Amino acid sequence: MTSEVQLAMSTQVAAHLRAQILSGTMPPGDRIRQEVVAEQFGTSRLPVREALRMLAAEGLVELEPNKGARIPRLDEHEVSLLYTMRERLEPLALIESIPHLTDEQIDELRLIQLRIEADTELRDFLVLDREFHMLTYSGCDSEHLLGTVRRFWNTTQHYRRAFMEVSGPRRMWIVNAEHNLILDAIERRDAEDAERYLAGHIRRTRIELLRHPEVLVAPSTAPHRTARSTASGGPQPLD
Amino acid sequence: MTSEVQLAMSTQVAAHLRAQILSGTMPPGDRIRQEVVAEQFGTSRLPVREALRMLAAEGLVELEPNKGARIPRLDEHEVSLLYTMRERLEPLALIESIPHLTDEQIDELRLIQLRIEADTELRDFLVLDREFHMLTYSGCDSEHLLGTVRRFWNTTQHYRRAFMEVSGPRRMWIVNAEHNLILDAIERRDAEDAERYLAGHIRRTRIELLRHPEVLVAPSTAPHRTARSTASGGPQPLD
DNA sequence: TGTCTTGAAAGTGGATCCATTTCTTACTAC
DNA sequence: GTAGTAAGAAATGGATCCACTTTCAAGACA
Repeated sequence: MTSEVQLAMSTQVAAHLRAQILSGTMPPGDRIRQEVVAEQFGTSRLPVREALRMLAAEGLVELEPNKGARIPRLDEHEVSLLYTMRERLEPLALIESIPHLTDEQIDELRLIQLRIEADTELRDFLVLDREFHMLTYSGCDSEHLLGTVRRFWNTTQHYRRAFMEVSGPRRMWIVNAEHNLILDAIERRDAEDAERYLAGHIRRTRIELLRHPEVLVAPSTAPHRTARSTASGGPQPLD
Repeated sequence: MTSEVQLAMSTQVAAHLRAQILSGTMPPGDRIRQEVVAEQFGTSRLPVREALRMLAAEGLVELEPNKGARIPRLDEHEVSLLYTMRERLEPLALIESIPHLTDEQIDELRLIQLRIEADTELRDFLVLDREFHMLTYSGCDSEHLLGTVRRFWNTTQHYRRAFMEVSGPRRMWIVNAEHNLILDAIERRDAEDAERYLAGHIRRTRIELLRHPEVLVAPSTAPHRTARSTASGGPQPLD
């Protein structure tokens, strides 16, 4: 009698699609057809429909009546605005979180940052960077705030990747420096300082991003491209 | 051949439930059973399930696997934090909106404010107040920002009502004064000023709300109360 | 008398089948 | 040769039926 919770099928499907979208396997503009996904999982289309609703709630797909789901494509202004929204909300999440962070969590933060500095793989960086920030917010006990922050990260994920691909290692150095500033402030439990550094970090990222308009134009070659079958045949949760 | 768009059933069900929740007919803590709602609409449970997913995305209900849907109940800290989130995001929506507002929209804003000042019905106030603020944001063309703002309003709606019920007419005067400050700034197209007044308006509302802890405790008498049938038998979109 | 167990009832999750809408393509008329 | 139209294909939306989980209450046993 294991303590495994029997996850609903729709939740599993959602997790798989979420991983694919966040990992970039399915870029913005791609259409998601219920039947194709259902076949991949060997289920009916019903859990797929529910999964798509979940993802729509997280801002990962957009649904249009009688037209199905597709991965939203953002223009330059929308991406910039999303970063501005992050700049206003994430410092709040950090303020809420810091008093409740355990010493162990701060130790792990330091560990993650060391791994970021040691590793140079782009894919690892994207995952670790997200882990780092989310862990700094993990002391925040408001699901509304955390959910909103997560949604912002989700919707901008593809553009983060594209941005990191075009910006050189210099960008990585800057991020590391800024992470360390935030981390030091957290270790001192100095919420005010941490807030300032975080807001600056997001703000500078946004400004830097706007200097690379090539990542902000249509990322998918063919418009209305359809995602047929993906490389992996089964679910492999990433997030 | 009318130009009526045939709305999906799930959308209609969602609109009806949304109206009921926002109007207070179904208070926080109430459980929503798929079968009951399906009967009311003469449909199967399937569109109800999809409607519940939509509402969950808007923060109006919370879903637990194998346990169904219920209207979330917020504690004092959560409500306070939601107001703080509003204080940070809504001024941004206003800044984005003001340059795109038409003169006609500003005229209508003035009209709504006059109606608020003329009317004394609580129910009307809640509707008009929401209309006022949403109209000030209507120039903002980002669905992400608008959607987030709407979600915050939705989740706090019940506590807004409870708060207005206990606070006297003095509270209304203050709101009117603050609305007029915001409105004047908008008419001057002074985004900076409008932002300041709006942030102050939300901040003061939060502080005032925290002075009435009686509206923040469990609003529904019996825990796990079930909403059987409601007064109205059919859909009557409010929002 | 209190607690644990068991079984029935209620309710949600999923599969299959059918209806309706939308998109595509081929054909016709100008 | 081009544009408009209609028919067929493809994909989504909904209804009904079945399976599994949760819950609650009644009864048995310590």
